Amino acid sequence: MGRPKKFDPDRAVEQAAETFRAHGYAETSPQTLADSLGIGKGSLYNAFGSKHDLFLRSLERYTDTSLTELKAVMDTDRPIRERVRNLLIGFVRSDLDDPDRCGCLVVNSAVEVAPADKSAALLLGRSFDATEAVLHMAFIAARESGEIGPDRDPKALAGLMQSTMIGLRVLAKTRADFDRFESTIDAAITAI
Amino acid sequence: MGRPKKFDPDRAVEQAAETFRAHGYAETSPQTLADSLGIGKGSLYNAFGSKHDLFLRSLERYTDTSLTELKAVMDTDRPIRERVRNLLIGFVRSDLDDPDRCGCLVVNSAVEVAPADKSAALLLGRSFDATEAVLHMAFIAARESGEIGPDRDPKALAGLMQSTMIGLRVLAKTRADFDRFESTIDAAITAI
DNA sequence: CGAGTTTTGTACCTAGAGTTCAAAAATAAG
DNA sequence: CTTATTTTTGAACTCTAGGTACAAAACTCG
Repeated sequence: MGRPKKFDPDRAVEQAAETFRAHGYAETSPQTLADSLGIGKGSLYNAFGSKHDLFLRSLERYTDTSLTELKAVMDTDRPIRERVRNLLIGFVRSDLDDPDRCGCLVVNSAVEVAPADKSAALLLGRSFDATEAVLHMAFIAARESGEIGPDRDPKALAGLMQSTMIGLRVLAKTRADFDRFESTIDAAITAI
Repeated sequence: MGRPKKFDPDRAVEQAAETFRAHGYAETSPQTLADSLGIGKGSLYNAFGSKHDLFLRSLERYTDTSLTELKAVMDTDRPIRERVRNLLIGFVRSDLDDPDRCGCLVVNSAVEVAPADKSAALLLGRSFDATEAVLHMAFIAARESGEIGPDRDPKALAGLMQSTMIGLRVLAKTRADFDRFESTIDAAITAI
């Protein structure tokens, strides 16, 4: 009963994540949001309550799909070093392919929003933890299978790879070509 | 001749950098800025032209002092691994010591401002390059002195250390205690 | 079809951002 | 002391953010 929604809330949240990713939280106005979702401002507030609520939902969705994508790469049946390399290359490439260098919503929000927003910080912390856990597991498996030496610490490697990933994506904000990242990625893989 | 300035522009720029670091560019209003500098809004515009101009000047100053601090640590007469370790530990520690997790103006601005601000992006890119260069030189020297193996690539190591530094600082936005970073730092040093 | 819901878009409101400006105030030169 | 020059200050102005209110529209179910 009642008038049905003209838009798919799930898709709207997805699109909102995209808009927040592109412009940042502060620079995304309710009007911009409504326009990008193709609905009126009234509908937006009716459906999502507030800009902040919508942001949190967007962030949640984004972290979910990011984790899924990460797992997709890491569950491949390839050598661990190749999988990690693909991961790093993939992130840098996709960041550089975007002429606007919008980057990753998680990284962006951790920097822009987290310090002043407890609930966002919680989601982001969980996302970072989940990412680290996936890498951690992969390194544990790789050590068991003998792919990496028994002297390697899976947790430490997971932490190093995650930090490197994030650092590279921040650096990509100001750099133009992939060449500048190649040797860094090599060094990261060599560290495994 | 003329009425003398009541405030030291250099100090004001420094204080402005601090304010931008604490709240981000978008969330720092001219009023906040004027208050934090202890001057009227009018004086602010008279002295600096615009919020954006002041931001650029702040950024410039901040990158200068950051580079000086980096050199201070790297010019120490200690083993390369110890120097780098001190660097990483120092950044993470100082980030975590701040209850608000404001972090580093360069990292923050690269994420928040660079994509939409060409001139800021230029400054930030130069800052990143300068940082990398200092590390690069240090690793070159370390290889010449035999401190690190001849098979190590100084440039690659510099890139890896820089990415790690930045990544750690982003992660520190959502984490509370130092322990979680310890093994990552170990892995980074082991990679040298 | 009509009752009852829910959605929609517009109009509206308040607060604050970012900037400009005129007038007052402080100093050095003459 | 006056004048030229510069800085300070608060008020004023415009524009937009962020959010609310509401009446009309659209749909489902009985």
